[in-house]
Amino acid sequence: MSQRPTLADVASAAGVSVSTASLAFSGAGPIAEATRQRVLDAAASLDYAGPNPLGRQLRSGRSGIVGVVVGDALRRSFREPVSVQLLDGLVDAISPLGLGVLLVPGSLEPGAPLVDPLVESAAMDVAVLIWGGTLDDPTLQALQRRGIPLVVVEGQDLPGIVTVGIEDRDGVADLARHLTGLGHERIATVTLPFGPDRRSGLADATRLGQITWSIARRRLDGLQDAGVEPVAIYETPASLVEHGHAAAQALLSGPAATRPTAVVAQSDLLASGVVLGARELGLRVPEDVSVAGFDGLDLPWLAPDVLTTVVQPITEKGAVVGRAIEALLAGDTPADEVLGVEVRLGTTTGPAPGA
Amino acid sequence: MSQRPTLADVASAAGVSVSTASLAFSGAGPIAEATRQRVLDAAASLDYAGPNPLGRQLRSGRSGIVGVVVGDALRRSFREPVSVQLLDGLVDAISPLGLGVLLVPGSLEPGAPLVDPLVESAAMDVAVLIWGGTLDDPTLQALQRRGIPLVVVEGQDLPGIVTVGIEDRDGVADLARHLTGLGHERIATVTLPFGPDRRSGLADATRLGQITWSIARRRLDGLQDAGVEPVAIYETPASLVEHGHAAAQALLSGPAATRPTAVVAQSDLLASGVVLGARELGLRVPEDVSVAGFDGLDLPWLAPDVLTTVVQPITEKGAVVGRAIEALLAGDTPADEVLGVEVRLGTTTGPAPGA
DNA sequence: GGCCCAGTTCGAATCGATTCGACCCGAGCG
DNA sequence: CGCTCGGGTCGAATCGATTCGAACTGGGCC
Repeated sequence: MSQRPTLADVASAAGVSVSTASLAFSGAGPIAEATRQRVLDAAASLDYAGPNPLGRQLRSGRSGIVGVVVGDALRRSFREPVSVQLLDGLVDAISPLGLGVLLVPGSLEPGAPLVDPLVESAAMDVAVLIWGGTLDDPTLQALQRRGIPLVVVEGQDLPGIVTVGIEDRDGVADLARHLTGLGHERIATVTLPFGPDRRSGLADATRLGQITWSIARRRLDGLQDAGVEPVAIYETPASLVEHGHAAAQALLSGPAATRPTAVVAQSDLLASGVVLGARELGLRVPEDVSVAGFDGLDLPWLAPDVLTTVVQPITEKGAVVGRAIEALLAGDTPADEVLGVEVRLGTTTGPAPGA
Repeated sequence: MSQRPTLADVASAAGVSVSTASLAFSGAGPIAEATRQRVLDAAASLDYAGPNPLGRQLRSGRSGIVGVVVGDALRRSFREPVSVQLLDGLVDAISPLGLGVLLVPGSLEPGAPLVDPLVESAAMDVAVLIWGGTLDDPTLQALQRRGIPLVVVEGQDLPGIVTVGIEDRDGVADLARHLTGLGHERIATVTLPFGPDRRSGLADATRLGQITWSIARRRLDGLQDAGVEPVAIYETPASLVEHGHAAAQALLSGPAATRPTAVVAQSDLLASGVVLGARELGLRVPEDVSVAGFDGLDLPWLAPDVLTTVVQPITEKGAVVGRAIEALLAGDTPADEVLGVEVRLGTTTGPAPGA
């Protein structure tokens, strides 16, 4: 009798059948109040803390778990604040539904055929890929094979998979128009990684053809939409302050006559690195060079400066994913969603020098 | 036949019994290679992606899930990098064991008797509280009632619960001795929250008696151990850059004769806010005021400055928690662990002015 | 007094796998 | 030639709950 008590133990202690005892806890079905109380008392005296979730799950076929594939995102921890905030919003959104978030490591090594054991065999009712995902991704394939409904955030449209994204292309275009409106003509850009190979440095035409992660592609295309042909494209291996800093060194060291007058970074972390790098080169922001980012984080360490950026509704993204999950579990097939973004003017952009 | 196939379907398709089919997948027990292959082929042709985890879990009594109670930590997302990095280390540590991390929201409101539904009824084999936890915490109590083994990180010692912590008291003491060695005599300190009421401002003796979160207490005591009696204690509502900034305004605005010559912050984020605030007041760091932190994060936005701080092994902490979990699941009762820390000298501390 | 109905309670099947002991069969040995 | 041994397979019980239909109970009504 060292085992934890089961519903059967409680039932016999209360002098009722197992089915009645179950009713007392689940509340599904009619039960006399007196009986219910007797069962609850028996449970209390046995230290029974409620029905074992495993039994319930097997019966219902539902685990109540949403697997979130975090890829490298979590590994880069607070350095990838967008992912973490999304995770936060998602937890908030699905927690009231009684669902929990299970962290699932993504691909172990780039290009490796292996996936984390959890991908193969953890119980989950739905899975979310928060960092995009291409059709040939082994993690995505394994989940599809298991028949687990998927929601992909910030990925390209995939057939038969629900996607949630933002209008980042339009947002960057708006931002670019803001800059051209200020008279900027030599605009450089600092991008997110092109793909799993995560290179760093100036990208030429060949390299531009090798973009596999669509997020970098879309944000580049936004510039084109606004008629901006960047004078330089600097690719970074990750969205980190230090890579933005390095980009600034590479892009802004030349003479004023040819130096870009504005830099558009594809993330706020990169942008803040560019600001710091520019200052270090003795350039004033925004008098000598304007800098803009993407995401809309608050960056207290830039204070009193405020970054000009494209604000995306990260928390709402989590909520939207939550709703998609709810629909999937109800058997519906929710529509893809694309959330709007908004340019927020800060103090890091201004008129082009000499304009 | 619209349902997903079960092991029974595979077995009958392969012309073997269910038990044999189970053997083919689990590898536990003898099975002829030919038979195994036949079962696997049948599975492939039926699109059977492996045994349903729910069935397996019920039978084994194990869910393979570690519940991690994140409290406000995740909510503050990248602003609480220590928690996120710990989470990262923990995922790394237990993923090879085939265990997954389930995020469990902590107390919904301070003082509320309610706990998140997941706390009451999610399947988990072990739970981890990563932000400490006192005996009267409803989340902790609920988990104890369910008979779920607990690991508490950075909490006070609790009877019958495994704790993992660091030598933060000694670390702060070492740091304080470094400062007194440099001739500092007027040392102020900026602390983590005292408790769930999260006040902000200078703390007097009365307030100092109201510390419920032991982490702030221990790090204060470290100063005493080194014989340092702080000239001012500034309490913050959260470990954020902006609160460190505010603390600097409050502590460093006075005349040089009475102004503290050094500030010890209980976290790196607070410390970096102090540095920024000091600079804004026109003070040079470390010539006019020395600043030190705690944690050992890398703060690229302070570059080229490097914070003097007490480095704690965050990732290793995750690994240690992982080992404790492993031991608990094996039925052992692992010992409490206290990890060492190390003072790392940076560029933000120097000789006391005039010394 | 008999019948019917609403309100409760109960038995048994079910979810999908694992596992233990029984059983079968062929090979090796006496 | 018969017996034993052991590898391989199978049946059935089991994990802990939910759920559906059947059965039982007592009260009200004719």
